Amino acid sequence: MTIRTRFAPSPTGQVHIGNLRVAIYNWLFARHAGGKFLLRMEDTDRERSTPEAVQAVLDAMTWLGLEPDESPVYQSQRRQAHLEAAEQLLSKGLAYKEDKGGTGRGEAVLFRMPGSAMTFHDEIKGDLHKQAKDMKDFVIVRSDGAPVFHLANVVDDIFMNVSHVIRGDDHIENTFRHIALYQALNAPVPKFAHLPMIVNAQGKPYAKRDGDAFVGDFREKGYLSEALLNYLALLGWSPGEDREMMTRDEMIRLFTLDRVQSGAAQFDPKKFEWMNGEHMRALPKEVHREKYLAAIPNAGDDPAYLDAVIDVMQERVKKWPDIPGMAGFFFTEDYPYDEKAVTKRLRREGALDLLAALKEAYTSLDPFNAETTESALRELADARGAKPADLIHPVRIAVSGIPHGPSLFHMLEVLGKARVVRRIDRTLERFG
RNA sequence: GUCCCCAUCGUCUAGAGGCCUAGGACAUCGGGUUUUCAUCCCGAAAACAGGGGUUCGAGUCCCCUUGGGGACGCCA
Repeated sequence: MTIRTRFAPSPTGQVHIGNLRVAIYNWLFARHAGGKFLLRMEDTDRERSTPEAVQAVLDAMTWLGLEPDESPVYQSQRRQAHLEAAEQLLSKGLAYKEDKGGTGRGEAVLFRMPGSAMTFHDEIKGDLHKQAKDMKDFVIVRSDGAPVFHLANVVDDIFMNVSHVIRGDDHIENTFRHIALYQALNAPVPKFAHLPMIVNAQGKPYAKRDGDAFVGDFREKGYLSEALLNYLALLGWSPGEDREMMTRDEMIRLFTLDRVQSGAAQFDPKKFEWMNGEHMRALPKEVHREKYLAAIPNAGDDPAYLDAVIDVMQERVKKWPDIPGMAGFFFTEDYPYDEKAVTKRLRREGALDLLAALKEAYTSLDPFNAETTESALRELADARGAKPADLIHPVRIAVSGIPHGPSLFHMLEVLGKARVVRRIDRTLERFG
């Protein structure tokens, strides 16, 4: 049997991370099995399913690299097929017309449930049962002639030859209805796998209010798509052997439904942030280079200098938007001074005097590198009866403006003598 | 209310009856490095929801309780 899965979102403007995870699992499962991953827009809600909303889904898929193997199917264009299926059921007596509830709106088409208990095997949850008395007939075509979700969903899955329906477990109840529909339509019943939901800290479904609920939020904040993919895949699935950091190919190779968790999982922004940082540092230097070029106007002036900066910064940058704030000072003489750091380190008794002396020592220092800048600084501190820290902190603020960053002496080496001396000088003038 | 699903450290999880003195990761705390920290290294604390079975033996199987969640639309 050919494995075919599909992601069938209803385009509403933004892609929720819960839905994205459903897409990821469908994609991983299909890729692992060498099958096809398909996309279907359930865009029958004319109000919300705007072209922009559809585009948002497509963009999210592209960003994550979840490209479907066949062109997307648009449910809104399959209305005829849905209606024909309803006619077929009507003619076979498997459906009937009724003004349900006596609304006066006219007659809707209702599907007749078989009237016997049902059981199906869920690939994640195991055997699921439902008694006949707990299943009621349901509307498949509204009185205004519009097909209802259940009908459209099943008819389209049949049309697309979907072999495995992998979706959120809020669809478990629907599955009994859907299976009955497949059977009534004389179509092979696919396998089902119901994934648990992603919940917030309160155990409630992760919603917009919880923040960062949409794919776009992560993209805008400069996170890596491969990190989001990795993290979301791991939220409810584990390859075992304590593996966590994975490339997409590793995930594809390792993914199986039987290792998917059946309980809900909570999204942990802290762990995601950490994982993003890990992916960042694993990235080729070339990618960092491009981001610096895009984020900082004159980063490309001196390629060798840029590479040296990246060498000391790559392991510290956790996401792209960090670059200007964390490394901007390397590329401009007009970097801002952190107020608190200035107060604490430069406005101390004697700090500027020491700094002035250090400038003199550095001016004649040759060669100027991590080792020599360190020993020169220590010697000076010693000669002045000061602690190295009394000098280390002020220099850092003087040359970078901020109280944190790479190891000081490596940073000085990268900046080079000319910049360091000039910056100390200017700092002395400014705060002296 | 009815039906359904779920349940291992704070969080994500490993665990297919003896390999569990319950392992890893994030977070937390402590120590070290860097005399910066939003880096790195080391260490610690931290869980099988409760109760009954089954079994020589249960985190692992069964039942009940409790707790959480979902579904009960002419929404998707």
